[in-house]
Amino acid sequence: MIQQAVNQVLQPIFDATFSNNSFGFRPKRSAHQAITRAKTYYEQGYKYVVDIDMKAYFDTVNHDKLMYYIEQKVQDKRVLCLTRLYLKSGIMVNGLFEPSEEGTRQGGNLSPLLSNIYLNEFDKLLPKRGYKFVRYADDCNIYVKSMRAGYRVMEKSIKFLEEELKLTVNREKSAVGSPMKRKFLGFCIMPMRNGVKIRPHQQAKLSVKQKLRKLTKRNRGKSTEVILKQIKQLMTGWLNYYGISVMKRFINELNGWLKHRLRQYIWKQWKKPKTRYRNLVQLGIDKQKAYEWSNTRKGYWRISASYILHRPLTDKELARLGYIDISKKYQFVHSNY
DNA sequence: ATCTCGGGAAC
RNA sequence: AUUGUUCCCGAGAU
Repeated sequence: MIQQAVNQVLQPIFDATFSNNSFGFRPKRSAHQAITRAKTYYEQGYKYVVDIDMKAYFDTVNHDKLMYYIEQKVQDKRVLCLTRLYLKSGIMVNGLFEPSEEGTRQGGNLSPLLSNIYLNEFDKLLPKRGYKFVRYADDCNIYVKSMRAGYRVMEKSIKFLEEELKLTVNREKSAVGSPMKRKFLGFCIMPMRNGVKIRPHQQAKLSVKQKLRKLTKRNRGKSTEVILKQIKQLMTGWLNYYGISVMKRFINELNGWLKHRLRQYIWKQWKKPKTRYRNLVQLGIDKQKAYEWSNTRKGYWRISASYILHRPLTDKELARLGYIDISKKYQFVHSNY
């Protein structure tokens, strides 16, 4: 509550001083802008990335250094006091409340801003050395033209971060590599025939598929209507974020797979042969065939794969039930970029 | 233009 | 699992 007030005071003061290449936790700045900046670097020939990740970032910020940076810009004693109080207020460890000499409370209102104030020192250093970089919170990417340059830059950066800022770099997660392979904000960068493009990282693709799979599990006693609504809001949100990327093939595959799963789900909901029969007839199947199909013993998946369900449950029928065609939605969203 | 709630995403 | 900042979408209120 009181932290929010402090945040509102500090935010505008410090945000003005932050680097143009820092995008995390800042007003009017999004992950899209960050990945777009990275893409620009790639287009300019910086085809290797030094990806530096801080270990337990929020826990390792040095209080005295941080307060020093704040004192440079803020004179108000009350604000300084409150900030120090906030820093001292402790972090949660294994559910226990521990007072802390280091670190800022995870999930605290001030933490994101404080992390930016702290890492702003790193942001100031990088351009001095002529490095192209993008930072989003503790995820810092420096773009260089060769692997060799990359290793050199990484070494120097780690040295600065650990010796000057007293942070711990996560060496497992940090690496020099190609932006084609490495994940940044859920995306990766890919040169194509018609230019450099942004794509969702493999992990992002897998995780959305997993979420859809969970939503369409047959176990849950939800109505088709509810399921379709949930799919709609999940995919609307997901495409709002990932729609910036080029992924026509993936989307088409996902769409086909999902419709397949939905038909299976609906068929399963018509539990008894009687309901199946009634629904099939209602959807315009002649009585003879409806009777045969409704008594079939094949597994649900095979049934929905077969033309049995495609005939009555056409794409049009799915749409009528509330299914949002992912391919069309993607094309629509993506056309804005 | 502000705000609440619901959802998606980054960290 | 929960919290936080920011961005985006939807619904609603003034």
